[in-house]
Amino acid sequence: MSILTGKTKIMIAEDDTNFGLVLKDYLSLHEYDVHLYRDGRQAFDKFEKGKFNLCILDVMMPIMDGFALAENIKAKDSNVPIIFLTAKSMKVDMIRGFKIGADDYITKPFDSEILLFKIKALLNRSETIVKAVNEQVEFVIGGFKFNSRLRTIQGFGKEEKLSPKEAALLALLCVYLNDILPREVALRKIWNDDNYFTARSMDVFITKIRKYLKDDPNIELLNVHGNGYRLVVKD
Amino acid sequence: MSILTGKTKIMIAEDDTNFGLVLKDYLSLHEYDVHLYRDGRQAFDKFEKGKFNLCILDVMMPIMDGFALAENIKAKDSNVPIIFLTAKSMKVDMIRGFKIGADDYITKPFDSEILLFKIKALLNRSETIVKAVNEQVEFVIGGFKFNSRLRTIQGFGKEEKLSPKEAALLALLCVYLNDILPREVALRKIWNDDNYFTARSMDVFITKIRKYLKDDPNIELLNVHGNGYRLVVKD
DNA sequence: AATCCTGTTTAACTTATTTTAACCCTGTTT
DNA sequence: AAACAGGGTTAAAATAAGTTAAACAGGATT
Repeated sequence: MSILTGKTKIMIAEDDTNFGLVLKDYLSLHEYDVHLYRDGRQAFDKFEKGKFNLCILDVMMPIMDGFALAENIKAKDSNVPIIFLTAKSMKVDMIRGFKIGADDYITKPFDSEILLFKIKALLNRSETIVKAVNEQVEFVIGGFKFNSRLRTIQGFGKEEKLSPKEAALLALLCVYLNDILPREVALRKIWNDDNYFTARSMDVFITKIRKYLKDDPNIELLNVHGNGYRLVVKD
Repeated sequence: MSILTGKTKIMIAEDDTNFGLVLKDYLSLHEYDVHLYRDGRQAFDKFEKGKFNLCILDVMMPIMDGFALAENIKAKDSNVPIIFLTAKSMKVDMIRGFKIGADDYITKPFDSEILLFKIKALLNRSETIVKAVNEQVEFVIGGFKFNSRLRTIQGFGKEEKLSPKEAALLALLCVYLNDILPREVALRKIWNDDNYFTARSMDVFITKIRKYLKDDPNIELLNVHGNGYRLVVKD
């Protein structure tokens, strides 16, 4: 847990008061310190003061919509995980959210278990990323040991040095191990931008990382078409 | 270590009273003598009086920000370890902090375990550096024995004398053994400045140190591109 | 005054890193 | 199956960073 105050602090920005209160109560029951705001402007004012560990933002809100709010939040603290709530399951919306820096999205109405699961996964990821950057974190990837701080990978009788971007991307893949790392998330976090050129650049780095890992036949760095990459370790 | 309490004395400069108090309580629980100040001016006044072993400074504060405070503190006592707290994870900030003389930084929100870990590591390093300069400390580097005070290195049937800067740099590398000594930290501590020319000058000294150590094939003085140097001893 | 020691500066050179471009392949959609 | 967007791989270009030798300067030593 990344806070010193005990409970994990969650912000909900949702203009539908009914729905918002139900959500707030549900999450409060699961030991979260939940704060509900009715529009983007209000939510952003509060965000600047309180230290939130996670934000759940409705895409459609008056005054400042979820996308605009997310952009402002990411500008203040680019590490806070953000989950978008969207009524439509339209793919366009999800992609736009990811480009802005969303870490996940969920469509209304939703399964409350799934939301809890996503919250846990996101908080865990956010924590692992913080550790990977600050501490001496060693990721074990099949027969390799990868140190994200020293930017070294050793295994199969050799040790190699990784460049900063190579190391950052591999660390992200490790955080999402066996799960999909969405392209947009990686581009946002490492390149701070998501356009045609940074995307092609990322492809080049994927190839490089595949080369570093090629000695272990149990490791695969799979592409999920139109979505992202998945680092899979068989056992 | 404080003479009266026997405890290590830590200064926190943080304008967010809420966050500051929580942090203070948390560190107090871990046997530190913690003093909290709300702005840079107040913190600096107190620094001049009490002997602090470590300072944790928020970058963004009213009246005097963390960077300005750090500069004043370093001018008074260049050996006190400083940790910067920064909300943004922006690399620019970290680099600026290092250039001013930070020994480490941590981005908010952070894992409290990581902070404790960093405090311990820094206090340990700071102590070793003081000893290396004032006392007779012998560092063992592979097959060599290096005395930082006498500035001698012996091994493989010969003894050589090091110049003051050579010895200072090697001592720093020893303190950070197997870990990265960031360029900025070395430049700040030894050259008291960080610009293009002192950086090139440091590179020259790295070459000189490599020559002193070349007889032992288990010793490597590795560059970590864009970051610093790592003295690695294989065994 | 000549010499040595130390550290600084310069500059030519080498290597690392990232971006861009080219060309080809693979799923997806109509 | 044709058209197209997304992805894979490699090489080249562009930039950034690090290495090294050698010339230089200033103070200390002989």
